[in-house]
Amino acid sequence: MKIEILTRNENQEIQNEIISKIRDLMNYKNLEPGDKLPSERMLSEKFGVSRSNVREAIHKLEFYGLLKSKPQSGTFVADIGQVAMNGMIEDILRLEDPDFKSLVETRILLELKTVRLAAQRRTEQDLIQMKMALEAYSEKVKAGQDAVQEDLLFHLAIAKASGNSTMNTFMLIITPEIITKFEEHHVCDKGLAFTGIQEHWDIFDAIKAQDPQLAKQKMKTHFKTLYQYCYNI
Amino acid sequence: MKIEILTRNENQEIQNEIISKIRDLMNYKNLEPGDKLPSERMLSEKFGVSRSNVREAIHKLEFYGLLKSKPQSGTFVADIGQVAMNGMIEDILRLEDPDFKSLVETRILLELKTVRLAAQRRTEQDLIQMKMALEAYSEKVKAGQDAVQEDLLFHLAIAKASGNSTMNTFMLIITPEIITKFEEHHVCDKGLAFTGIQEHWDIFDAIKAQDPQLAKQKMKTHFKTLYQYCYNI
DNA sequence: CAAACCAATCTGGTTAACCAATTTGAGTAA
DNA sequence: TTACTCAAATTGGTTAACCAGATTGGTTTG
Repeated sequence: MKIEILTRNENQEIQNEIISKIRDLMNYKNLEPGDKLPSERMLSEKFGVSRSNVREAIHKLEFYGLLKSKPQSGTFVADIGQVAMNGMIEDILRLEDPDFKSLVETRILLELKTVRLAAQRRTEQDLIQMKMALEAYSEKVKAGQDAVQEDLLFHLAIAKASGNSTMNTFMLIITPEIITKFEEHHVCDKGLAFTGIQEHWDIFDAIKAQDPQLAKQKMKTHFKTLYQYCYNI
Repeated sequence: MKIEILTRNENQEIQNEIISKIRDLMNYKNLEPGDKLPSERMLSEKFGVSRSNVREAIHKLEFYGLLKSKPQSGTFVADIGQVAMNGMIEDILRLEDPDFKSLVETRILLELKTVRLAAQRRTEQDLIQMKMALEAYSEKVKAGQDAVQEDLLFHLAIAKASGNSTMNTFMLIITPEIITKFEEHHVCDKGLAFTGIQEHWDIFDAIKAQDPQLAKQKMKTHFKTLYQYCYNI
C-alpha cells in the first residue's frame, strides 16, 4: 500500500496469495453475504501458512470493507454480492504502488474541490486554523527557511474546512508521500516560496469571502506555478 | 451489535491514546526525520500497554507514511519535519468515520475525473474489460434482477482504465461502503436500472471514441438520474 | 411440548516466548 | 592511530500457548 522495501514485498506476495486463496474458498463454498468464514486457525492450517499471515490478509480485506471480524464469534462476508466480491478482490490483488504522477494528479483534483467546498462551508474556527498555518508558513519563508511542512499543513487545513471527511482522509494519505517526493527532488528550494506566500493569502481571502469560484481559480494559479517545476521529475 | 461497536471504539480509543503518546515522546525527545523510535518492547513497557497494541498503532502511522519499520533494526521517523508530523497526527486522531454524503460527493468527484482520463488513456484491453462488465450488467437488468454489483464493477473498470493508480485505490476504498448504503436504502430497485443501461453504454461509447468531454458529460447525466433518489437519505 | 438453562466447545484477541537478521563496540592486527 | 573482526546484544517479525466471551446443542424444568 505504501512504498515498500524488498523484504516487505515478499510479505506482500504471500499475503496476496492468501487473499486469492480466500477468494477461491468463498467461491468454492458458495459463501454468500453474511456467511461465516472458516476460523483463522483452520485457514492457516488449510493454506499451510501461519495464523498471523491469515490475520493480516483478513485485516486487509477488512480495510476494503469485504470482510468483518467479530470478536469471539468469527469473520463474516460483507453485504456485497459474490460478483462484486470477486471483482474487487481481483482489483486489490492487482493494485500497484502509486507513482508520483498519479499522486500529484489526484492531489490537484482533490484540492480544487476541497478549496471550493471550504469556501462554502468554512466556519470561523476553520478560518482561525488556516490563518495560523499560513502565518507559520510566511514566517518561515521570510526567514529563508524551508517551509514545505507548513505549506502542506495549510492545505490540510483547507481539506478539514471542506467538511468532507472522505476527502480529508484521502489528503492525509497522499500528503506524506508528496512531501517526501518533493524534498527528494528539491522542488521547493528554488525560490518559488516567496511567490507562494501571496498565492496562499489569495486562496485564504477567497475562502474567507466565501467565493468558491475565485478560490478554485487561485488554487489553480498556485498549482500552475508549483508544478511547472515538476514536469521533469 | 451495539457491543461490537463499543468494543471496537474502545480499541480505537486506546490506539489513539498510544498514537498521541508516541507523538508526545517524539516531541519530548526532539526526534527528527530519520531518527529511531524506542523499541516496541520499550514503548509497551513505558506506556503500560501490550506490545501488540503498540505494533498496531505503529502500523497505522506507517500506513499514513509517518513511520517506517525496518525488520531487525528499528522503527524510524519519516522524512517529514516535526511540524508536519504534529499536524498530521493531530488530524489522524480527529479523523471521523465518513458519512454517506461525503462518500457520494467524493465518488462523483473521482468518477468525473477517471472517466475523462479513461477516455484519454484507455487501451484495447481496457475496452474489452469494460464491455464485459457492461454486458453482464445489461443481462442482469433485463432479467429483472438486482445489478448493483455489476454496475459498480463497470465503474471500477473505468477507474482502472484511467491509468491513475491512486484514484483506482480510492475508488476501491469507497466502493463497498457505497454498495452497502445503497442496498440499505434500496436506491436501486426503483426502476431506474433500465434507463441506466443506455446511460452506461453512452459512457462506454464516449470512452471508446476517446472523447473526454463527452464522457464526462454522460457520466454527469448518469449521476443526475442516480442521485435524485438519494437526496432524502 | 416448549422455553429456559448450562456447560462443553469454538472463536478472535492477547500475551509471552522464540527466531533470524542487523547493530554495535570491544578487541585485535596492521 | 586506523581499519577490520566477530560475537554479544538488540531489533522487528513469527510462532504458539492462553484468555474471555460468544455460540451451541443437549438437558432440565415449568
